[in-house]
Amino acid sequence: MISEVAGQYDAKEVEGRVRKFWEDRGIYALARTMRTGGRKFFFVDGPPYTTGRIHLGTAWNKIIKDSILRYRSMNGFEIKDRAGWDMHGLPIEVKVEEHLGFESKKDIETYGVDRFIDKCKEFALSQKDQMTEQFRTLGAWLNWEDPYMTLKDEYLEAAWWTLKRSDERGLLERGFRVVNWCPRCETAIADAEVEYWEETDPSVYVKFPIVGEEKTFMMIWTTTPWTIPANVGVAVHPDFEYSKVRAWKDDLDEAEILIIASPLVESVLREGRYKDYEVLDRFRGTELAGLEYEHPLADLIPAQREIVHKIHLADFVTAENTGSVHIAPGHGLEDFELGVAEGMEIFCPVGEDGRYTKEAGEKYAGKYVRAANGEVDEDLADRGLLLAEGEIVHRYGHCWRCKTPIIYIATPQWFLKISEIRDDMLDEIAKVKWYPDWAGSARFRDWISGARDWCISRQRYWGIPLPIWICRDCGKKEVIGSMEELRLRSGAVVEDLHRPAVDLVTIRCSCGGEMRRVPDVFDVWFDSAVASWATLNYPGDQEEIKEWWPADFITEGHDQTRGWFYSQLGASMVSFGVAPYRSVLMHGFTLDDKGKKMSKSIGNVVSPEEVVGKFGADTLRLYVLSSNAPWEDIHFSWDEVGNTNRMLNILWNAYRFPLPYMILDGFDPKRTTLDMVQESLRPEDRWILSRTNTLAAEVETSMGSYQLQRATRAIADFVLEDLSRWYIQLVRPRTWIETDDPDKLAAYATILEVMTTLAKILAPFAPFTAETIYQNLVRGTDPQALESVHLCNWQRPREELIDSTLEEEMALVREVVEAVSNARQKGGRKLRWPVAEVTISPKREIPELGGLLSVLKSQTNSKRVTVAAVGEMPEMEIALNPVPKKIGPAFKGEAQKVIEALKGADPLEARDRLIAGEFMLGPYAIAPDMVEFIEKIPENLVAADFSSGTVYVDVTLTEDLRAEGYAREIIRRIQDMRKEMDLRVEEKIEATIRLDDEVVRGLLERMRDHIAAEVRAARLEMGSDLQVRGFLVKEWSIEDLETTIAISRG
RNA sequence: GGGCCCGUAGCUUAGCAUGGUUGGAGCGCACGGCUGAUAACCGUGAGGUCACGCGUUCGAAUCGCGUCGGGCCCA
Repeated sequence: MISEVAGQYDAKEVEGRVRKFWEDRGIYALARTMRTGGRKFFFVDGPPYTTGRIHLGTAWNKIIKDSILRYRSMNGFEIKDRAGWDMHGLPIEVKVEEHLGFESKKDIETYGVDRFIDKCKEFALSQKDQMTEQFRTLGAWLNWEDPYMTLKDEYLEAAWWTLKRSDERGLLERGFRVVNWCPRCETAIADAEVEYWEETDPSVYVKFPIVGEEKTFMMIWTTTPWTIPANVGVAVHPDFEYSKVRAWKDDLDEAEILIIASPLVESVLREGRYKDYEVLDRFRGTELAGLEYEHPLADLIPAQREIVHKIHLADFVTAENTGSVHIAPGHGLEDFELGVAEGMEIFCPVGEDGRYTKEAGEKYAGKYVRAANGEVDEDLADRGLLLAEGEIVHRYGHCWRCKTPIIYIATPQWFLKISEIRDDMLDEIAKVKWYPDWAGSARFRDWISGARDWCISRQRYWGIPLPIWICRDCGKKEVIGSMEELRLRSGAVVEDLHRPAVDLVTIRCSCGGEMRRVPDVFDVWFDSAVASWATLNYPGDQEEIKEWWPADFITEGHDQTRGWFYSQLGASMVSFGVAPYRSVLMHGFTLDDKGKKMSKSIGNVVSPEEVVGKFGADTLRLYVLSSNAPWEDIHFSWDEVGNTNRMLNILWNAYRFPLPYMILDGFDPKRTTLDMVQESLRPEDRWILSRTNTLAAEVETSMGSYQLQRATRAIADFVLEDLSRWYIQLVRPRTWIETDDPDKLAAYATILEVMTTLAKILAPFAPFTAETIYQNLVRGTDPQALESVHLCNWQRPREELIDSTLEEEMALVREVVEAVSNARQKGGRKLRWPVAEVTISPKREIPELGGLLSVLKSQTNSKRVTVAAVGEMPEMEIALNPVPKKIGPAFKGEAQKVIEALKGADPLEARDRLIAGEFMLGPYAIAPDMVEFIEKIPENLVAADFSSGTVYVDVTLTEDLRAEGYAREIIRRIQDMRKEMDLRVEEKIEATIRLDDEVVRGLLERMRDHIAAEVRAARLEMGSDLQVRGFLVKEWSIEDLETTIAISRG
């Protein structure tokens, strides 16, 4: 049985009930297993980091995934969709450190690495559980029961295997490199982990004394004075022009000779507050190469006294500041590369904790570098080598987790040689299908083109240990690919591959020495990078990968261009040599209504829970899906969320409206199928069926290119425009028919077919609402039907039901109805009052409306609808206008009389005469140019335009029309009173109407039976001086007429 | 500083790949209608320098170049 649905759309109730149903009945698992054998669709979930709370962007991400997977599933695909969790790395270490009140790595060592690791694991797992629940609330169907987790041993093995493969292919390398370094976390961090924002730093101009030339200096500029102790060289651009200038302040004898790029001389001297200068020489940068200078702080730093400092050439030098760059190969990426190329010493007197080492000299040793900026400045000033100091606000990199400004230091690290396989990567991404196209062809391509070797080692604890063992005696390296391999090589059985247990495992080297694991762990980006095979339990399981890999589809936000899109590609290229995914949908970010990033500090963050709490998950889902193309950023708007909710509410009302009637009539869709009522279908029934199937086709097309916004907007338009505003209005009177009329049954069967199809179309996007409708309308009437709408096949558009001509005709009808209602408003005739005639006067060919004339009549409340031929209009009235400009010169003094006479003339006759060629008005001969004829719409007609013409509405009131109009006024008011009394639809009443106007009473008398029937009155009394008594008595004014109505239960 | 994307009514947006009759919607606002979906629903109206500038063209929201603003990524 179909159940009645009382009340408004209550998302919380609907969604809670549906979720329980899915869980109790294991619908998700059923949906997956029933598609076994279908075409395979391998989806890899980009694992969210286990932060504990999801935000709007994460919610959007999972909603996109869920909608696409539900759609795929309904289309018969066998889906692999393990949810994933990214659980290692610094963020969790930092959280646990905070929780334990730690400040440095030493605290962790003291506390015990094993206990620390346990805490991290525990923390990550609890965060995962919280987030799972939040995702489930959104209706996101992924395999939550058996997710892949980066902290599992199988997962660690996948990473190990990958590294072993890259080593076998010669792509793993140990290198001494300058890396981004977080001095707080005491670890290298990836480029992807550096966050840039504005920072105030010193801006200093320093004089480097040239060897053997008195008072002559090379000018450099830097924002990091702390790197000056590590200075080894200066770079100039080979093509720039440099000037040697003599500059002085007050005293010419105090003059100094400075070398500065020519265009920058004046600005540098201004910084140094010089009064005047003269140019001594000009030369190209190339001529400076090889020039020697003294380190400005050589007296403080013994090590610097051993180093020869020279000027070098480099293309990266820009014509800014002094046009010369101070080079500290131990503290800059370009510096390092230039240093290696030019054979400079890589001097790095800074330790992992960000403090100077003894190498920096006694004065600096032990000091934190960024805090030492001021001291370096002072020391330079003391030696007369500081030309100017100031401050600059610029973008500077920070550790993305602890927000500490990063430094660059040279350390030994492990690298994947991405630069060697860059071209292969570019070839591979060209084979991937990108949505939108530019995500791959422009954005990702650009990123790959600039990709450097990937530093995969981190000096931390909570991560996948690097499976690299090194012999202490001969230095030989061995990469272990699995737990089993480790056992075979070492004889040790390790319970958990994490640190610290794995650190204790030693291997016997072929040289007889002992091999120990390097203490590093993997960069956490490497974890998720191996997801596409780790989720298939490869290499532990060798079969799954053959069946599924590579991924058919992944989708993440555009920040993942440098993140997961890249890390996966890199890991896959070094191990398999091909891209790990076939298609990628890049989605946008959720911004606030102003288009600004949501951030806690601005306080403009909207959480998914907040939206779900107010409006429900289906509203949130439809909102994020329909608001933009997926690849554009969403400007979150509560107004639009409210709108989306309203649409669902209207859908809900449309869905529940016919139910009481169907129930009352005991309608059984199995006994009265659409096929059986074929003959009784009205044109509007065929129309809504056609529209429904056209909708299915539109959704299919849009989903083909992941245009989720088009799919969901088409659905919303259908619900609002076609279903609610039109079909429901048309079908209403038919549901009130009391007998077993075929017309009514046809309407029921149509509604049921439409709603059932709509539930299936809606299922991928608003799964809760769709399920609710399906359960009631389909399962409620057919217990044999599939248990859930999400088990159904996608509703392919039924071509035989699509009638595009009919759709065009109906579109025209709707336009005409709108125009008529416009005209009625102009003519002051409200819809409740019938009109005698509507004339459609098209200006171009319009579709035949034969079958839809009845719709037109009922919706315009008119007695007759006529369609005129193209260009034909109702007969117009003609008015005649004299033209004084012509009459004046012709008749002079008589002109006024002529004009008067013309005004009194019959326009029609005048026109006929003029056409005939002679028009005498008394004694006056009127020429054609003396008058003009104006066509006027007759008084009784009101006109309004529609796109292909004009409609004319005859608003003349006849007695019959007035009778009907008043009757409808009375009926409406009695209905209103019935409602007020809360009467059931089928209950009878007794009514008394007191009405003084005799004429109107006479009119109403003629409609007595009609009125009584409409309001279900067993007894209806009308008169002028009646005793008006009843359960409910109300006074009304209809137009300018006062009346009192009383009703009681009959 | 560089790459990519975006910028249309107060707000959210369609249209832009293939330039062509007065640039469509929804929300909000004003006025009106409907009243057996009713703490709903519908119509009409006002509201637009299509971010700005230059160019290509008979014709530009649409194509090109530049500027400004927003986003992501990089330096």
